[in-house]
Amino acid sequence: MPEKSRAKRSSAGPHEGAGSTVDHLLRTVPPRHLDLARELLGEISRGKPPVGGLLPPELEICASTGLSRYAVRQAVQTLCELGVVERRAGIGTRVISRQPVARYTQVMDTLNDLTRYAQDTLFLPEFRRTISVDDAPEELRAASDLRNWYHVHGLRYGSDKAEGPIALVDIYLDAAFADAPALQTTTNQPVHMLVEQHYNIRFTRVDQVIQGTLIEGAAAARLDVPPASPGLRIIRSYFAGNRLVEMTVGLHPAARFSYSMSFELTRSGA
Amino acid sequence: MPEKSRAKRSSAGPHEGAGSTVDHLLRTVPPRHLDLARELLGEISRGKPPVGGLLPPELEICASTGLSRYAVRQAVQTLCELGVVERRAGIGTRVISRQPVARYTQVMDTLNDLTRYAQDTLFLPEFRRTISVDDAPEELRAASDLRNWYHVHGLRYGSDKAEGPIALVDIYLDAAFADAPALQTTTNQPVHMLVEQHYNIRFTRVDQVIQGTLIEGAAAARLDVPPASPGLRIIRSYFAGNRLVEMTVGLHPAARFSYSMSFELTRSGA
DNA sequence: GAGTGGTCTAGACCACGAA
DNA sequence: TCGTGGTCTAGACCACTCG
Repeated sequence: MPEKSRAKRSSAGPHEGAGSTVDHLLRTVPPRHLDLARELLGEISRGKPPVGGLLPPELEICASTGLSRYAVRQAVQTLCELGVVERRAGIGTRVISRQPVARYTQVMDTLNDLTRYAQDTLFLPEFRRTISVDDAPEELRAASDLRNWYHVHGLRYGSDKAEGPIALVDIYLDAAFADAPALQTTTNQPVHMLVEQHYNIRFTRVDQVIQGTLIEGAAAARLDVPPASPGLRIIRSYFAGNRLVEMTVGLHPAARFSYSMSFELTRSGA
Repeated sequence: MPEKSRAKRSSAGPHEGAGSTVDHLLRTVPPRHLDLARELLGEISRGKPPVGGLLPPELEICASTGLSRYAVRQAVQTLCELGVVERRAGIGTRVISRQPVARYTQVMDTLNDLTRYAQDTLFLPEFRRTISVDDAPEELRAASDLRNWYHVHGLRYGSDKAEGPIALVDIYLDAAFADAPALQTTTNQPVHMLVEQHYNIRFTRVDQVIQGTLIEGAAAARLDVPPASPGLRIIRSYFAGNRLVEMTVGLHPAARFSYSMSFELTRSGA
């Protein structure tokens, strides 16, 4: 069947444009490509075609829907952006998920958010040294088999230093990436950015784990909180390719620090 | 000048397609729309047009580059996806950033991540009731002036129930969105998805705050941990438009729950 | 060689926003 | 009313993959 019936919109002829002459009298209808996207999405969610299977070729969808290839491609692109299908020239359009993925995106910016609290805060290093992996925290030992790590330890303060430190920070850096000159001086640049710039590498993945914890003993004293105070432990792992290059561990008193983030609906709507 | 010179590719005439007859003998050249996107990106990064300013109209870019509107729109769409410009029908294409933003994207999935622990976990509601805002937590009172909220309280268990609950959960729902039938039954669907489906709305923003906390008294007993145990308190606020529609508060024992996430370098590179 | 998605053109009507 | 971006058509050549 070359033409689907469509409420509130007459069927389209050659060069007729998006809507008929009566559209504006009734109600705006969604664009045809979104209708098609929804229809395809519905079918995929019901397993037709299944994950791993191919959508019909674009020209076939054109024929079955009566739409031009442009409109069909827009619909397929929507599914692509939703992470539901994947297009390959010469192969076809493959279903990779039955449900949309990545509907929300964390509002993030290299400078502000991965190290969001680095804005208006001050990191004061206390010592730097090269250590053996045996002296590193278990998270690091578990994630890498490198022997030598460069360790920077310090305190981070918020904008009002009188309120006390907001974190006890340990930075572990793959020793091969530890001879950047800037690492030797106090800086308010996040270490991972210095490393990226000096070695001209890109971190392709950052993992982050947030744990609740008690702040005890020496750490409590350093952070100026009573022993057994609640806190957050945040471990970040920076990967370049599949190689773990940097790990940071922050211990934050709950009274002075909370971790907040915001997610927005991914643009492109659909 | 209606035509830009282009190394390795002859100028295009009507209906000539993407490349000349000699392209395949030399080397594949990037598509014209990517060239244009790069060019525009470079100009924007040099402040032309400045942030807040408008790009030339599409037809003007067509004229100055000799490309069709389709190719120009592809280029502008690329800038759009990079978060550099914003298109508004009737207005134009506005520059919103000199540099691509959102270099990293949280790997996220409606089903898995915003409620990531909802996978393989079970939420057991204990009671539901309508409350006055005065009985709601301070975060809710501070964020909304609505009077009535629908409150669901329960426990969430991990895949191994014998290990004890992984969260004490309170869900507060704008009473106007609380009469979806599915809310009255036990379900493993996250509440925010039920609300979206039943009322056909989309949450456009989700804010999340993570705090370290101590688990005391009755909560400790319910979660089966000793008093003064460390934990995480996670508050999520779901907005549809600018209206706060749902807030959830989870209290997680540190021994059984940590919050982990992964960020990946945004695809599309450019 | 045949078929797929990727790119591109020329031309058209529409909804929206501002003057 | 006019110009913007949004949608759409018909037709074309290309690069890629596979048999």
